[in-house]
Amino acid sequence: MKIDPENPADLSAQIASAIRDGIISGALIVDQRLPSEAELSEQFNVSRPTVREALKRLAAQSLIRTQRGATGGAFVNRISFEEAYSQQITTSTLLLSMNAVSFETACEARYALERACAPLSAKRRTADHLATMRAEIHRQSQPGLTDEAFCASDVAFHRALVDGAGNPVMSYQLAGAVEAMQPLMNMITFTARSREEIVTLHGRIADALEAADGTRADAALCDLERYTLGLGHDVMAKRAENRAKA
Amino acid sequence: MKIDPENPADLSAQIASAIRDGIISGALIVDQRLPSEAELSEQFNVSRPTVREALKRLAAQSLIRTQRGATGGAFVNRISFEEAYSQQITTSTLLLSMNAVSFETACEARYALERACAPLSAKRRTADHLATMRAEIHRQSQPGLTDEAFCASDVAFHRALVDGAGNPVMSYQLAGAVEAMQPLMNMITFTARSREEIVTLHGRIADALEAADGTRADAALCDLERYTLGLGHDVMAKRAENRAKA
DNA sequence: CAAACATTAAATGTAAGACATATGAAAATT
DNA sequence: AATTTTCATATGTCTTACATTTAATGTTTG
Repeated sequence: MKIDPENPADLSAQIASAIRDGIISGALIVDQRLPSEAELSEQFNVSRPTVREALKRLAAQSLIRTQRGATGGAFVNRISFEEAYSQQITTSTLLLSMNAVSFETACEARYALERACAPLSAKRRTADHLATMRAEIHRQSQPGLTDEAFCASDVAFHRALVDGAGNPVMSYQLAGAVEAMQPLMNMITFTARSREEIVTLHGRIADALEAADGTRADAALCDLERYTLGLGHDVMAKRAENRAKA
Repeated sequence: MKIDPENPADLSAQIASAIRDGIISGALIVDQRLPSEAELSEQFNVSRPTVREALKRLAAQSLIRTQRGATGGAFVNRISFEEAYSQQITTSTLLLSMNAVSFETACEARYALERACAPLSAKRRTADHLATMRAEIHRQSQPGLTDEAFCASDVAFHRALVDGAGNPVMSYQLAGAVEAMQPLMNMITFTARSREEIVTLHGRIADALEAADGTRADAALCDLERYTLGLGHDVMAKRAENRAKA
Protein backbone atom coordinates (compact mmCIF):
# COMPACT_ATOMS: atom_id res chain seq x y z
CA MET A 1 0.00 0.00 0.00
CA LYS A 2 2.76 2.39 0.87
CA ILE A 3 4.34 2.73 -2.53
CA ASP A 4 4.42 5.68 -4.83
CA PRO A 5 5.64 5.84 -8.42
CA GLU A 6 8.22 8.32 -9.58
CA ASN A 7 5.53 10.25 -11.37
CA PRO A 8 5.97 13.69 -9.84
CA ALA A 9 2.45 14.82 -10.70
CA ASP A 10 -0.25 15.14 -8.11
CA LEU A 11 1.61 13.52 -5.28
CA SER A 12 -1.13 14.38 -2.82
CA ALA A 13 -3.71 12.70 -5.03
CA GLN A 14 -1.57 9.58 -5.25
CA ILE A 15 -1.10 9.43 -1.50
CA ALA A 16 -4.80 9.95 -0.92
CA SER A 17 -5.50 7.19 -3.40
CA ALA A 18 -3.09 4.80 -1.69
CA ILE A 19 -4.66 5.37 1.70
CA ARG A 20 -8.15 5.18 0.26
CA ASP A 21 -7.33 1.81 -1.28
CA GLY A 22 -6.09 0.66 2.08
CA ILE A 23 -9.39 1.59 3.67
CA ILE A 24 -11.54 0.06 0.95
CA SER A 25 -9.54 -3.17 0.88
CA GLY A 26 -9.86 -3.47 4.61
CA ALA A 27 -6.15 -3.18 5.34
CA LEU A 28 -7.03 -0.21 7.51
CA ILE A 29 -9.73 -0.91 10.05
CA VAL A 30 -12.31 1.52 11.36
CA ASP A 31 -11.03 3.70 14.19
CA GLN A 32 -7.46 2.68 13.45
CA ARG A 33 -5.05 5.54 13.75
CA LEU A 34 -2.96 6.45 10.73
CA PRO A 35 0.70 7.33 11.24
CA SER A 36 1.24 10.96 12.16
CA GLU A 37 1.69 13.49 9.39
CA ALA A 38 5.40 13.59 10.08
CA GLU A 39 5.69 9.83 9.81
CA LEU A 40 3.62 9.70 6.66
CA SER A 41 5.73 12.38 5.04
CA GLU A 42 8.79 10.28 5.81
CA GLN A 43 7.22 7.08 4.51
CA PHE A 44 6.15 8.66 1.24
CA ASN A 45 9.19 10.90 0.98
CA VAL A 46 7.18 14.07 0.66
CA SER A 47 6.73 17.14 2.77
CA ARG A 48 4.15 17.54 5.46
CA PRO A 49 1.93 20.01 3.54
CA THR A 50 1.67 17.47 0.74
CA VAL A 51 0.59 14.80 3.19
CA ARG A 52 -1.89 17.23 4.67
CA GLU A 53 -3.44 17.92 1.29
CA ALA A 54 -3.89 14.20 0.84
CA LEU A 55 -5.51 13.86 4.25
CA LYS A 56 -7.86 16.73 3.53
CA ARG A 57 -9.00 14.97 0.38
CA LEU A 58 -9.88 11.90 2.43
CA ALA A 59 -11.55 14.00 5.09
CA ALA A 60 -13.75 15.55 2.42
CA GLN A 61 -15.07 12.09 1.64
CA SER A 62 -15.55 11.34 5.35
CA LEU A 63 -13.04 8.50 5.03
CA ILE A 64 -10.98 9.84 7.91
CA ARG A 65 -11.46 12.21 10.81
CA THR A 66 -8.70 14.13 12.54
CA GLN A 67 -8.21 14.96 16.15
CA ARG A 68 -5.81 17.44 17.63
CA GLY A 69 -3.81 17.07 20.77
CA ALA A 70 -1.46 14.57 22.31
CA THR A 71 -3.32 11.41 21.36
CA GLY A 72 -4.60 13.00 18.19
CA GLY A 73 -4.06 12.11 14.60
CA ALA A 74 -6.02 10.86 11.63
CA PHE A 75 -8.39 7.96 12.22
CA VAL A 76 -10.24 5.79 9.79
CA ASN A 77 -13.80 6.97 10.04
CA ARG A 78 -16.87 4.81 10.23
CA ILE A 79 -18.92 6.51 7.59
CA SER A 80 -22.34 7.11 9.07
CA PHE A 81 -25.58 6.95 7.17
CA GLU A 82 -26.04 10.64 7.93
CA GLU A 83 -22.77 11.60 6.27
CA ALA A 84 -23.45 9.31 3.35
CA TYR A 85 -26.89 10.93 2.97
CA SER A 86 -25.54 14.42 2.72
CA GLN A 87 -22.79 13.46 0.29
CA GLN A 88 -25.33 11.67 -1.84
CA ILE A 89 -27.55 14.71 -1.83
CA THR A 90 -24.89 17.23 -2.83
CA THR A 91 -23.57 14.99 -5.56
CA SER A 92 -27.03 14.23 -6.91
CA THR A 93 -28.12 17.85 -6.78
CA LEU A 94 -25.06 19.07 -8.63
CA LEU A 95 -25.23 16.27 -11.13
CA LEU A 96 -28.78 17.21 -12.03
CA SER A 97 -28.26 20.94 -12.11
CA MET A 98 -25.07 20.78 -14.14
CA ASN A 99 -26.03 18.27 -16.77
CA ALA A 100 -29.27 19.61 -18.14
CA VAL A 101 -31.28 16.64 -16.95
CA SER A 102 -34.85 17.09 -18.09
CA PHE A 103 -37.67 17.39 -15.63
CA GLU A 104 -39.21 14.24 -17.09
CA THR A 105 -36.10 12.14 -16.61
CA ALA A 106 -35.58 13.21 -13.03
CA CYS A 107 -39.25 12.82 -12.24
CA GLU A 108 -39.41 9.36 -13.75
CA ALA A 109 -36.39 8.20 -11.78
CA ARG A 110 -37.66 9.62 -8.55
CA TYR A 111 -41.10 8.10 -8.72
CA ALA A 112 -39.90 4.77 -10.07
CA LEU A 113 -37.58 4.42 -7.10
CA GLU A 114 -40.11 5.74 -4.65
CA ARG A 115 -42.72 3.31 -5.85
CA ALA A 116 -40.22 0.57 -5.08
CA CYS A 117 -40.49 1.63 -1.45
CA ALA A 118 -44.26 1.70 -1.37
CA PRO A 119 -44.99 -2.01 -0.79
CA LEU A 120 -42.30 -2.26 1.89
CA SER A 121 -43.50 0.91 3.54
CA ALA A 122 -47.06 -0.39 3.54
CA LYS A 123 -45.86 -3.42 5.45
CA ARG A 124 -43.51 -1.77 7.91
CA ARG A 125 -44.31 1.89 8.41
CA THR A 126 -44.65 2.74 12.10
CA ALA A 127 -47.15 5.08 13.70
CA ASP A 128 -44.34 7.61 13.78
CA HIS A 129 -43.95 7.61 10.03
CA LEU A 130 -47.68 8.02 9.55
CA ALA A 131 -47.77 10.85 12.06
CA THR A 132 -44.99 12.66 10.21
CA MET A 133 -46.80 12.26 6.93
CA ARG A 134 -50.08 13.53 8.36
CA ALA A 135 -48.31 16.49 9.94
CA GLU A 136 -46.66 17.43 6.64
CA ILE A 137 -49.96 17.08 4.81
CA HIS A 138 -51.51 19.43 7.33
CA ARG A 139 -48.72 21.94 6.85
CA GLN A 140 -49.11 21.74 3.11
CA SER A 141 -52.73 22.75 3.38
CA GLN A 142 -51.91 25.97 5.26
CA PRO A 143 -52.66 28.89 2.97
CA GLY A 144 -49.80 31.24 3.88
CA LEU A 145 -47.07 28.79 2.91
CA THR A 146 -44.40 29.93 0.46
CA ASP A 147 -43.61 27.75 -2.52
CA GLU A 148 -40.22 26.87 -1.06
CA ALA A 149 -41.74 25.82 2.25
CA PHE A 150 -44.31 23.79 0.39
CA CYS A 151 -41.56 21.98 -1.51
CA ALA A 152 -39.58 21.39 1.67
CA SER A 153 -42.64 19.89 3.30
CA ASP A 154 -43.15 17.77 0.21
CA VAL A 155 -39.64 16.40 0.58
CA ALA A 156 -40.23 15.68 4.26
CA PHE A 157 -43.42 13.81 3.39
CA HIS A 158 -41.70 11.66 0.83
CA ARG A 159 -38.79 10.97 3.12
CA ALA A 160 -41.17 9.67 5.73
CA LEU A 161 -42.67 7.42 3.08
CA VAL A 162 -39.23 6.10 2.14
CA ASP A 163 -38.07 5.71 5.72
CA GLY A 164 -41.23 3.77 6.39
CA ALA A 165 -39.77 0.93 4.35
CA GLY A 166 -37.48 0.33 7.31
CA ASN A 167 -34.49 -0.29 5.09
CA PRO A 168 -31.66 2.17 5.77
CA VAL A 169 -29.92 1.27 2.52
CA MET A 170 -33.00 2.26 0.56
CA SER A 171 -33.36 5.46 2.58
CA TYR A 172 -29.79 6.28 1.70
CA GLN A 173 -30.21 5.58 -1.98
CA LEU A 174 -33.47 7.46 -2.16
CA ALA A 175 -32.15 10.50 -0.32
CA GLY A 176 -30.41 11.61 -3.49
CA ALA A 177 -33.35 10.95 -5.77
CA VAL A 178 -35.84 12.80 -3.57
CA GLU A 179 -33.78 15.76 -2.43
CA ALA A 180 -32.08 16.42 -5.73
CA MET A 181 -35.49 17.02 -7.26
CA GLN A 182 -36.17 19.92 -4.94
CA PRO A 183 -34.37 22.60 -7.00
CA LEU A 184 -36.37 21.50 -10.02
CA MET A 185 -39.58 21.52 -8.02
CA ASN A 186 -38.77 24.94 -6.60
CA MET A 187 -39.11 26.37 -10.08
CA ILE A 188 -42.79 25.54 -10.04
CA THR A 189 -45.28 28.12 -8.85
CA PHE A 190 -47.96 26.19 -7.01
CA THR A 191 -51.44 27.56 -7.39
CA ALA A 192 -54.04 27.03 -4.69
CA ARG A 193 -55.68 24.51 -6.98
CA SER A 194 -52.54 22.47 -7.57
CA ARG A 195 -51.69 22.44 -3.88
CA GLU A 196 -55.12 21.14 -3.12
CA GLU A 197 -54.67 18.37 -5.65
CA ILE A 198 -51.27 17.39 -4.28
CA VAL A 199 -52.54 17.39 -0.70
CA THR A 200 -55.37 15.09 -1.78
CA LEU A 201 -52.93 12.71 -3.43
CA HIS A 202 -50.67 12.77 -0.39
CA GLY A 203 -53.71 11.93 1.69
CA ARG A 204 -54.48 8.95 -0.54
CA ILE A 205 -50.90 7.73 -0.14
CA ALA A 206 -51.03 8.05 3.63
CA ASP A 207 -54.39 6.29 3.76
CA ALA A 208 -53.06 3.43 1.67
CA LEU A 209 -50.00 3.03 3.86
CA GLU A 210 -52.12 3.17 6.97
CA ALA A 211 -54.28 0.38 5.53
CA ALA A 212 -51.08 -1.52 4.65
CA ASP A 213 -52.23 -1.53 1.05
CA GLY A 214 -49.12 -1.35 -1.11
CA THR A 215 -51.00 -1.58 -4.37
CA ARG A 216 -53.18 1.41 -3.59
CA ALA A 217 -50.14 3.38 -2.46
CA ASP A 218 -48.46 2.55 -5.73
CA ALA A 219 -51.46 3.71 -7.70
CA ALA A 220 -51.60 6.98 -5.80
CA LEU A 221 -47.90 7.53 -6.44
CA CYS A 222 -48.50 6.94 -10.14
CA ASP A 223 -51.22 9.56 -10.13
CA LEU A 224 -48.96 11.95 -8.26
CA GLU A 225 -46.22 11.39 -10.79
CA ARG A 226 -48.57 12.12 -13.66
CA TYR A 227 -49.84 15.25 -11.98
CA THR A 228 -46.35 16.50 -11.09
CA LEU A 229 -45.22 15.88 -14.63
CA GLY A 230 -48.16 17.91 -15.90
CA LEU A 231 -47.29 20.81 -13.62
CA GLY A 232 -43.72 20.68 -14.83
CA HIS A 233 -44.83 20.77 -18.43
CA ASP A 234 -47.01 23.80 -17.80
CA VAL A 235 -44.09 25.66 -16.27
CA MET A 236 -41.80 24.77 -19.15
CA ALA A 237 -44.43 25.81 -21.67
CA LYS A 238 -44.90 29.18 -19.97
CA ARG A 239 -41.16 29.70 -19.95
CA ALA A 240 -40.92 28.96 -23.65
CA GLU A 241 -43.76 31.42 -24.21
CA ASN A 242 -42.00 34.13 -22.24
CA ARG A 243 -38.80 33.52 -24.15
CA ALA A 244 -40.69 33.82 -27.42
CA LYS A 245 -42.14 37.18 -26.33
CA ALA A 246 -38.76 38.57 -25.35
CA MET B 1 -20.01 34.15 0.02
CA LYS B 2 -16.54 35.39 0.80
CA ILE B 3 -16.93 35.75 4.52
CA ASP B 4 -15.35 33.77 7.26
CA PRO B 5 -16.14 33.87 10.98
CA GLU B 6 -13.46 34.47 13.56
CA ASN B 7 -13.70 30.88 14.65
CA PRO B 8 -10.10 29.78 14.30
CA ALA B 9 -10.93 26.10 13.93
CA ASP B 10 -10.74 24.28 10.65
CA LEU B 11 -10.24 27.29 8.46
CA SER B 12 -9.71 25.13 5.40
CA ALA B 13 -13.01 23.37 6.00
CA GLN B 14 -14.79 26.71 6.31
CA ILE B 15 -13.27 28.00 3.12
CA ALA B 16 -14.14 24.82 1.29
CA SER B 17 -17.67 25.10 2.60
CA ALA B 18 -17.97 28.71 1.46
CA ILE B 19 -16.83 27.89 -2.05
CA ARG B 20 -18.99 24.78 -2.15
CA ASP B 21 -22.03 26.84 -1.22
CA GLY B 22 -21.18 29.21 -4.01
CA ILE B 23 -21.17 26.36 -6.48
CA ILE B 24 -24.35 24.77 -5.22
CA SER B 25 -26.22 28.05 -5.12
CA GLY B 26 -25.17 28.81 -8.65
CA ALA B 27 -23.12 31.88 -7.82
CA LEU B 28 -20.19 30.10 -9.42
CA ILE B 29 -20.90 28.81 -12.89
CA VAL B 30 -19.45 25.73 -14.50
CA ASP B 31 -16.03 26.31 -16.04
CA GLN B 32 -15.70 29.60 -14.23
CA ARG B 33 -12.22 30.21 -12.90
CA LEU B 34 -11.79 30.79 -9.20
CA PRO B 35 -9.35 33.47 -8.05
CA SER B 36 -5.77 32.25 -7.84
CA GLU B 37 -4.56 30.69 -4.62
CA ALA B 38 -2.67 33.84 -3.78
CA GLU B 39 -5.77 35.98 -4.29
CA LEU B 40 -7.94 33.62 -2.28
CA SER B 41 -5.49 33.60 0.58
CA GLU B 42 -5.66 37.39 0.60
CA GLN B 43 -9.45 37.45 0.43
CA PHE B 44 -9.86 35.00 3.28
CA ASN B 45 -6.88 36.32 5.21
CA VAL B 46 -5.21 32.94 5.45
CA SER B 47 -2.02 31.45 4.09
CA ARG B 48 -1.70 29.74 0.77
CA PRO B 49 -1.33 26.20 2.20
CA THR B 50 -4.63 26.66 4.00
CA VAL B 51 -6.30 27.70 0.79
CA ARG B 52 -4.75 24.74 -0.95
CA GLU B 53 -6.12 22.33 1.63
CA ALA B 54 -9.56 23.78 1.04
CA LEU B 55 -9.19 23.39 -2.72
CA LYS B 56 -8.06 19.79 -2.36
CA ARG B 57 -11.18 19.07 -0.37
CA LEU B 58 -13.30 20.37 -3.22
CA ALA B 59 -11.23 18.51 -5.78
CA ALA B 60 -11.87 15.28 -3.89
CA GLN B 61 -15.58 15.80 -4.49
CA SER B 62 -14.99 16.64 -8.14
CA LEU B 63 -16.42 20.10 -7.53
CA ILE B 64 -13.36 21.77 -9.02
CA ARG B 65 -10.47 20.82 -11.24
CA THR B 66 -7.08 22.48 -11.29
CA GLN B 67 -4.78 23.29 -14.12
CA ARG B 68 -1.19 24.38 -13.96
CA GLY B 69 0.49 26.96 -16.06
CA ALA B 70 -0.04 30.56 -17.08
CA THR B 71 -3.78 30.39 -17.68
CA GLY B 72 -4.19 27.74 -15.01
CA GLY B 73 -6.07 27.83 -11.79
CA ALA B 74 -9.05 26.18 -10.18
CA PHE B 75 -12.17 25.85 -12.29
CA VAL B 76 -15.69 24.88 -11.33
CA ASN B 77 -16.06 21.38 -12.67
CA ARG B 78 -19.06 20.01 -14.50
CA ILE B 79 -19.53 16.82 -12.55
CA SER B 80 -19.91 14.02 -15.04
CA PHE B 81 -22.12 11.00 -14.62
CA GLU B 82 -18.98 8.87 -14.66
CA GLU B 83 -17.44 10.70 -11.72
CA ALA B 84 -20.74 10.69 -9.86
CA TYR B 85 -20.98 6.93 -10.44
CA SER B 86 -17.62 6.17 -8.96
CA GLN B 87 -18.20 8.41 -5.96
CA GLN B 88 -21.54 6.76 -5.41
CA ILE B 89 -19.95 3.35 -5.56
CA THR B 90 -17.12 4.02 -3.12
CA THR B 91 -19.46 5.68 -0.65
CA SER B 92 -22.05 2.91 -0.90
CA THR B 93 -19.45 0.18 -0.64
CA LEU B 94 -17.86 1.66 2.44
CA LEU B 95 -21.20 2.42 4.01
CA LEU B 96 -22.24 -1.20 3.70
CA SER B 97 -18.95 -2.73 4.77
CA MET B 98 -18.52 -0.46 7.77
CA ASN B 99 -21.98 -0.52 9.22
CA ALA B 100 -22.73 -4.20 9.54
CA VAL B 101 -25.59 -4.01 7.08
CA SER B 102 -27.14 -7.45 6.86
CA PHE B 103 -27.15 -9.39 3.64
CA GLU B 104 -30.94 -9.36 3.72
CA THR B 105 -31.20 -5.59 3.99
CA ALA B 106 -28.75 -4.94 1.18
CA CYS B 107 -30.33 -7.60 -0.98
CA GLU B 108 -33.82 -6.27 -0.42
CA ALA B 109 -32.77 -2.73 -1.31
CA ARG B 110 -30.93 -3.81 -4.40
CA TYR B 111 -33.72 -5.91 -5.87
CA ALA B 112 -36.45 -3.49 -4.92
CA LEU B 113 -34.67 -0.75 -6.80
CA GLU B 114 -33.73 -2.99 -9.67
CA ARG B 115 -37.28 -4.15 -10.08
CA ALA B 116 -38.21 -0.49 -10.42
CA CYS B 117 -36.10 -0.47 -13.57
CA ALA B 118 -37.63 -3.60 -15.04
CA PRO B 119 -40.77 -2.14 -16.64
CA LEU B 120 -38.84 0.78 -18.11
CA SER B 121 -36.11 -1.50 -19.36
CA ALA B 122 -38.71 -3.78 -20.97
CA LYS B 123 -40.00 -0.79 -22.89
CA ARG B 124 -36.72 0.82 -23.88
CA ARG B 125 -33.84 -1.64 -23.84
CA THR B 126 -31.92 -1.54 -27.11
CA ALA B 127 -30.44 -4.48 -29.00
CA ASP B 128 -27.14 -3.46 -27.49
CA HIS B 129 -28.37 -3.95 -23.96
CA LEU B 130 -29.78 -7.34 -24.83
CA ALA B 131 -26.54 -8.37 -26.51
CA THR B 132 -24.56 -7.40 -23.43
CA MET B 133 -26.87 -9.38 -21.21
CA ARG B 134 -26.66 -12.44 -23.44
CA ALA B 135 -22.89 -12.19 -23.58
CA GLU B 136 -22.64 -12.02 -19.80
CA ILE B 137 -25.00 -14.97 -19.43
CA HIS B 138 -22.76 -16.92 -21.78
CA ARG B 139 -19.70 -16.02 -19.78
CA GLN B 140 -21.41 -17.05 -16.57
CA SER B 141 -22.00 -20.52 -17.97
CA GLN B 142 -18.30 -21.07 -18.65
CA PRO B 143 -17.05 -23.72 -16.22
CA GLY B 144 -13.56 -22.36 -15.49
CA LEU B 145 -14.76 -19.04 -14.13
CA THR B 146 -13.62 -17.96 -10.68
CA ASP B 147 -16.20 -16.81 -8.16
CA GLU B 148 -14.95 -13.25 -8.41
CA ALA B 149 -15.23 -13.23 -12.19
CA PHE B 150 -18.70 -14.72 -11.89
CA CYS B 151 -19.74 -11.93 -9.56
CA ALA B 152 -18.22 -9.29 -11.81
CA SER B 153 -20.13 -10.68 -14.74
CA ASP B 154 -23.25 -10.68 -12.60
CA VAL B 155 -22.76 -6.99 -11.92
CA ALA B 156 -22.25 -6.31 -15.63
CA PHE B 157 -25.45 -8.16 -16.43
CA HIS B 158 -27.47 -6.17 -13.95
CA ARG B 159 -25.96 -2.91 -15.07
CA ALA B 160 -27.07 -3.65 -18.60
CA LEU B 161 -30.54 -4.28 -17.24
CA VAL B 162 -30.53 -0.98 -15.39
CA ASP B 163 -29.03 0.97 -18.28
CA GLY B 164 -31.74 -0.50 -20.48
CA ALA B 165 -34.22 1.74 -18.72
CA GLY B 166 -32.65 4.59 -20.65
CA ASN B 167 -32.70 6.90 -17.67
CA PRO B 168 -29.23 8.12 -16.69
CA VAL B 169 -30.44 9.31 -13.31
CA MET B 170 -31.64 5.82 -12.47
CA SER B 171 -28.41 4.31 -13.74
CA TYR B 172 -26.55 6.63 -11.44
CA GLN B 173 -28.68 5.85 -8.42
CA LEU B 174 -28.57 2.13 -9.07
CA ALA B 175 -24.81 2.05 -9.57
CA GLY B 176 -24.35 2.23 -5.82
CA ALA B 177 -26.97 -0.34 -5.01
CA VAL B 178 -25.69 -2.88 -7.53
CA GLU B 179 -21.94 -2.47 -7.16
CA ALA B 180 -21.90 -2.11 -3.40
CA MET B 181 -23.43 -5.59 -3.17
CA GLN B 182 -20.43 -7.14 -4.88
CA PRO B 183 -18.22 -7.48 -1.78
CA LEU B 184 -21.10 -9.22 -0.03
CA MET B 185 -21.69 -11.46 -3.04
CA ASN B 186 -18.00 -12.24 -3.28
CA MET B 187 -18.23 -14.02 0.05
CA ILE B 188 -20.46 -16.61 -1.54
CA THR B 189 -18.93 -19.75 -2.99
CA PHE B 190 -20.98 -20.57 -6.04
CA THR B 191 -21.47 -24.25 -6.71
CA ALA B 192 -22.00 -25.53 -10.22
CA ARG B 193 -25.63 -26.09 -9.30
CA SER B 194 -26.20 -22.55 -8.06
CA ARG B 195 -24.50 -21.04 -11.08
CA GLU B 196 -26.75 -23.04 -13.32
CA GLU B 197 -29.79 -21.79 -11.45
CA ILE B 198 -28.67 -18.18 -11.64
CA VAL B 199 -27.89 -18.44 -15.32
CA THR B 200 -31.36 -19.83 -15.91
CA LEU B 201 -32.93 -16.93 -14.02
CA HIS B 202 -30.80 -14.44 -15.93
CA GLY B 203 -32.03 -16.07 -19.11
CA ARG B 204 -35.62 -15.62 -18.01
CA ILE B 205 -34.98 -11.95 -17.33
CA ALA B 206 -33.35 -11.40 -20.71
CA ASP B 207 -36.18 -13.24 -22.44
CA ALA B 208 -38.78 -11.13 -20.68
CA LEU B 209 -37.00 -7.90 -21.60
CA GLU B 210 -36.63 -9.06 -25.18
CA ALA B 211 -40.37 -9.72 -25.26
CA ALA B 212 -40.93 -6.27 -23.69
CA ASP B 213 -42.77 -7.99 -20.88
CA GLY B 214 -42.09 -5.98 -17.74
CA THR B 215 -44.30 -8.12 -15.54
CA ARG B 216 -42.44 -11.30 -16.40
CA ALA B 217 -39.11 -9.58 -15.87
CA ASP B 218 -40.30 -8.46 -12.48
CA ALA B 219 -41.33 -11.98 -11.57
CA ALA B 220 -37.98 -13.37 -12.64
CA LEU B 221 -36.20 -10.73 -10.56
CA CYS B 222 -38.31 -11.72 -7.57
CA ASP B 223 -37.28 -15.33 -8.03
CA LEU B 224 -33.67 -14.31 -8.37
CA GLU B 225 -33.91 -12.29 -5.18
CA ARG B 226 -35.35 -15.23 -3.31
CA TYR B 227 -32.66 -17.55 -4.63
CA THR B 228 -29.84 -15.12 -3.86
CA LEU B 229 -31.19 -14.64 -0.37
CA GLY B 230 -31.19 -18.39 0.11
CA LEU B 231 -27.58 -18.67 -1.00
CA GLY B 232 -26.65 -15.91 1.40
CA HIS B 233 -28.37 -17.67 4.26
CA ASP B 234 -26.54 -20.91 3.53
CA VAL B 235 -23.21 -19.10 3.63
CA MET B 236 -24.03 -17.39 6.90
CA ALA B 237 -25.20 -20.66 8.41
CA LYS B 238 -21.99 -22.42 7.41
CA ARG B 239 -19.95 -19.59 8.89
CA ALA B 240 -21.82 -19.81 12.16
CA GLU B 241 -21.18 -23.56 12.13
CA ASN B 242 -17.48 -23.08 11.58
CA ARG B 243 -17.33 -20.54 14.36
CA ALA B 244 -19.06 -22.98 16.68
CA LYS B 245 -16.48 -25.65 15.84
CA ALA B 246 -13.53 -23.38 16.54
C1' DC C 1 -2.41 10.03 50.93
C1' DA C 2 -5.24 12.20 47.67
C1' DA C 3 -6.79 15.90 44.98
C1' DA C 4 -6.03 20.02 42.58
C1' DC C 5 -2.88 22.36 39.82
C1' DA C 6 1.00 23.22 36.73
C1' DT C 7 4.15 21.36 33.28
C1' DT C 8 5.33 18.98 29.30
C1' DA C 9 5.22 16.43 25.08
C1' DA C 10 3.02 15.10 20.90
C1' DA C 11 0.10 15.98 17.48
C1' DT C 12 -2.56 18.84 14.29
C1' DG C 13 -3.50 23.73 12.50
C1' DT C 14 -1.54 27.73 10.37
C1' DA C 15 1.92 30.94 8.39
C1' DA C 16 5.71 32.58 5.41
C1' DG C 17 9.04 32.20 1.97
C1' DA C 18 11.34 29.82 -1.54
C1' DC C 19 12.03 27.01 -5.55
C1' DA C 20 10.35 23.82 -9.30
C1' DT C 21 7.51 23.17 -13.13
C1' DA C 22 4.01 23.63 -16.51
C1' DT C 23 1.89 26.49 -19.94
C1' DG C 24 0.07 30.02 -22.69
C1' DA C 25 1.17 34.46 -24.66
C1' DA C 26 4.08 37.88 -26.20
C1' DA C 27 8.49 39.10 -28.17
C1' DA C 28 12.38 38.18 -30.95
C1' DT C 29 14.52 35.92 -34.70
C1' DT C 30 14.98 33.70 -39.03
C1' DA D 1 5.02 35.09 -42.09
C1' DA D 2 6.34 31.31 -39.50
C1' DT D 3 9.12 29.66 -35.98
C1' DT D 4 11.62 29.94 -31.97
C1' DT D 5 12.71 32.08 -27.67
C1' DT D 6 11.62 34.39 -23.70
C1' DC D 7 8.78 35.51 -20.00
C1' DA D 8 5.08 36.01 -16.80
C1' DT D 9 1.79 33.48 -14.15
C1' DA D 10 -0.09 29.93 -11.57
C1' DT D 11 0.00 25.55 -9.46
C1' DG D 12 2.98 21.85 -7.09
C1' DT D 13 6.22 21.06 -3.58
C1' DC D 14 9.64 21.78 0.20
C1' DT D 15 11.43 23.88 4.40
C1' DT D 16 11.01 26.00 8.62
C1' DA D 17 8.67 28.04 12.12
C1' DC D 18 5.11 29.00 15.38
C1' DA D 19 0.30 28.40 17.47
C1' DT D 20 -3.01 25.49 19.60
C1' DT D 21 -5.09 21.54 21.48
C1' DT D 22 -5.05 17.70 24.48
C1' DA D 23 -3.73 14.02 27.37
C1' DA D 24 -0.31 12.29 30.29
C1' DT D 25 2.98 13.35 33.69
C1' DG D 26 4.82 15.64 37.56
C1' DT D 27 4.29 18.75 41.47
C1' DT D 28 2.35 20.96 45.10
C1' DT D 29 -0.88 21.42 48.71
C1' DG D 30 -4.77 20.32 51.87
